[in-house]
This record gives sequence, C-alpha cells and structure tokens, in this order.
Amino acid sequence: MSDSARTRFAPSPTGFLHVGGVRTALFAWLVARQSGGQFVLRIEDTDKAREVAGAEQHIIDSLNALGLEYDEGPDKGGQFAPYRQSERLASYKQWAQKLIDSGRAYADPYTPAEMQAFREDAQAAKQPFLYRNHRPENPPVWDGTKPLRFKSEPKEYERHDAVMGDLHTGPETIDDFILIKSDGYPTYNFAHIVDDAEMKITHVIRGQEFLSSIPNYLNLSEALGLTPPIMATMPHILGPDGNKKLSKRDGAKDVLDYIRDGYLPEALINFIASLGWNDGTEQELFSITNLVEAFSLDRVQRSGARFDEQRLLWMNGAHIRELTVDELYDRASGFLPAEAASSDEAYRKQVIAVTQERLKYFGELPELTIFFFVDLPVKPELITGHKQLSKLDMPAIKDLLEQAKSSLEQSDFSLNDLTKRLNDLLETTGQKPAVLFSLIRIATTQAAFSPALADTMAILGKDRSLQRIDAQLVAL
RNA sequence: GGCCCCUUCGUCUAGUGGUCCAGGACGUCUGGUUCUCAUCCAGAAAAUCGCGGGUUCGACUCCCGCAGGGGUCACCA
Repeated sequence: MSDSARTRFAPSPTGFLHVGGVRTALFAWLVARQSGGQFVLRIEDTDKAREVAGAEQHIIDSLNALGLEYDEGPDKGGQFAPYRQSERLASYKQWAQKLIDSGRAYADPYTPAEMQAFREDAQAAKQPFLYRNHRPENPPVWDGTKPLRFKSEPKEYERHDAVMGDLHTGPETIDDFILIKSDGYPTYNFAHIVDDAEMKITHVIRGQEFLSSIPNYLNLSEALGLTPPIMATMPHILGPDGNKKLSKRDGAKDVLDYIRDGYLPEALINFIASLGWNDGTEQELFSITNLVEAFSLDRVQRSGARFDEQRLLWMNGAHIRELTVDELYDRASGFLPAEAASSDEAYRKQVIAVTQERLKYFGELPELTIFFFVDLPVKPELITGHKQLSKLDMPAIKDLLEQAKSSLEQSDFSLNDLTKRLNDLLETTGQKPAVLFSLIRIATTQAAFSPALADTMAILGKDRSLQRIDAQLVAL
C-alpha cells in the first residue's frame, strides 16, 4: 500500500445522503483506512440559499450509522479545524489576496443582465460560453461587492485520474470562474482547492459531474503555487429505469431509510462498494474488513452502474445469515412487532433465531413472527384454499387434527419429541406431510407461512399450541 | 452546439491478442430438501462483446471512424 493517505468527504448540507454520496464517502474512507491514514469530514456550506437546516447533523448521523468513522470533522475538531467552510472565510480571503496581488484575480464588473446577454450570444452562435472572451480591460478595484474572478491561463492538460485513467483536455475547457461571490462566500471551485491544500488532502474522490471542471482546478492550483492531490472521479450511480444519474427525484432514498427498514450497514456497504467495483475475483460478499484490504481505486468501473434493489435485498439476507444468534438478536430485536414487548427476552431470542434463515431485511419481522406473540383468529380460508386440504371433507380433517391433538397432549414439547411424534403421526394416519403438517401448521399459527413446524411448536410451547388446536377444532 | 467520459447476458460484472462458440453473481424458470414462505442444493434459459472499417495467422481485447447514452458550459456544489 502507498503512504498514508488523507481523504475527505465534503458534502454540502443541502439534504440527506443517498447512495451516490455514500459511495464517494465509502471509497474515500476505504482509501484512508487501508493506508492507515485519516478520513476527514468537511462541510461545504458556502451556499446559504440552498442550505437545509439539520442537514449537517443528518449527514453525520448517516456516516455514523454506516460505521464510516471520520478522524476530523466539524463536531470532532482536528489539526486543521475548523471543518466548516463558512468558518474559514478569512483563509479564503488571504489566498484570494495573493491572487489579486499577482494579477491572477480581478473584479467582475458585469451586471447579471449583461452576463445573461453574453450567454445567449454564445448559445445562438452554438459556442460554449467562455467568460474570458469578455474579460474586462480595466476591471475596477475589487471591494467585495462584485464577484472576484480567477484570471486563468488556458492551456492543455495531460493528467491521470485514479479511476478514469489518462485524460487529455484542450485549452477551451479553461475559463475565468468566480472565486468569491458578491455575498462574500467563496465558490466551491475556489474553497475546496484551498481547503484540500491546507488540510493536506492526498486523494480527492468525487462524482463525475466535476470531471470537466478539473482542468480549471489544476490551473488555479498552479496560480496558487499548490501541488494538486491525486484525483479520482467516480461514475454516476444510475436510477432504476433510465440512464440518468440517480437523484432524489428518481427515488434515491436517504440511506438512513434503509437502516430504518432493517438493512444492515455492512450489507449496504458491501452493496454500494460492489456497484462499480470488484476485486477481480469471483467474490461477491465482503465484510468491511475484507473491503478495506481488497479495495483499490484503479479497479473502480468507469461506466455508470444501475442501482438494483433486488441485489441489495439478496446481499442483506446473506449478511444476516452470517450473524451469530446473539448478534442477530441485538440488531433485530427492535424490529419485532410491538406485541413482543410482553414476552421475555429468551423467548424473543428463540423467535428471532428461527427466522434467521428466511429473513431478508428486518422490516419483515412483524409479519414473520406476529403469531408467536398473539393468538390470531382462525382463518378458514387457509384450509379451504389449501390445494391438498381442500380435497378432504370436514370430518376427515377434524379427525386428523383430533389424532394429532391426542398425541401432542402426551408430548413434553421438546424439539426431539415433537419431531418424533410428527413422524409417528405420518405413519399412524397414513397421511402425507403435505396434508398432515399443513393442517397442524395452520392450526397452530393461522399464518400463511411460518418456520418449520416442530421448531414453531417447540417455541410456542405446549399450552399455547394445544389451545390453538382446540380453537381450530371448534371452528371446523 | 463545443469539450469530456462511457458502451460485454434484463441488472452488477470477469476479461489487457489465442486457454472465451465469453466466466461469476442478482433476478427469472425447472427440479430437490418430510407442510407453507424462505433458506440451501442442483440445473436451465439469458450477451451476434454498440455499429462499421482496419492491424494481425488470430481481436471482447490494439488503431480509426460512426452511432447511442451521460456529464459539463451557474455569483450550485
């Protein structure tokens, strides 16, 4: 592995974190962790108009929920504090002054209307809009009331991107962009260059929407006398239908919603990492530790990847199956139906243990386990709609259930004894499991599906099981 | 429109000139596992490797062109 890396996740507090943002954060985190370096959270709050109250805390909560722990951040401090751009204005002013002094920044004298006219002209001429074509000859002294622009030096760039590979761009990509807005806040374009340098960031990992701006950042870095960090540009995560970037409009969900629905953080992380990255082997399931070891930016896909919730669901189930019963109980008990509260912990743990092999996400738990906690009313349609049982007449069904009852009355309801008695009943009644077991299962659960019959009854216990059989008998 | 990025089964992908009439996974379908749902296991269908040229004995892999998709061209990030 290379020298220790310092990476950062630098969201703007304009909303919740969705999978796209999480992936950027995850990859930056992985790079830092695998090199023994630091992962920094920096809040890019330079657009006061778009800022959403509570968004910063929401982002922090999301990172914490996923276990993407950062070493330095607004709520943690660190060597390069503060970590909120709105608190670093003095620093941007200083760097801006350097540019002014060296003749590389100037006040933008145009009104919004004039700018608009320039743009429309460019569009009418089917040309890209370049501000530097309108660079004023004698710009006014910058007094902070006008935007401050970078005086660029257009040229070609050959550069290497850790994900995209070798890239070339011509001088037409370079333009005079705004450094400091007329409200006194820096733009992203300026602030992040300054911060990444001051915070000694070694790898900048960000989304594809910035790819065409990177030459401008290089140009600015040169003017500032800074060495740019390693750049890694991630392709977009695509929405489920179109080829469009996954956005909140296309149903991109808050990652915290996945946690609330009962997805495991490690499954979410495994899934997001494997969306556009693989280690070259056929391994699909990775623990977080595996990922830290195996990850590399140069194996990140260059094309966009579509978000496939089915695959996430499968992966979550696979991770659930790897937990021990105690771990599973700790993570999942909060998802049991409210009615479970009156049962003791040992009982709840048994119930959860028996669902482990069929659980895909914890949100299924109420439906899967409700009959362990409450007596559901008899549902005749479970028998009349059953493809085998519906072929028998009522007296036959009733007789079958009576036979089962009298045997079960003798049982101690241990798993062994129940299994043995169920087997014996198959012999004595001469019935197929599809008939006999279905009938007992329906009587004892009143549910469309449930875990294995002997397991279910062993957990329910003798009294509850026999009561339910009686209730079924009465209804027949 | 300029510039830039991308293009292998429905989806995520392996693949860096021959071992690929293209492998794995999800999903789908079929069968099995003493009931159901699920798990697990076995199997199947599923990609003229975007298209057209070229280089080569040989190309998914290299080169050129084209098409399609995406991004960007904000006092947003």
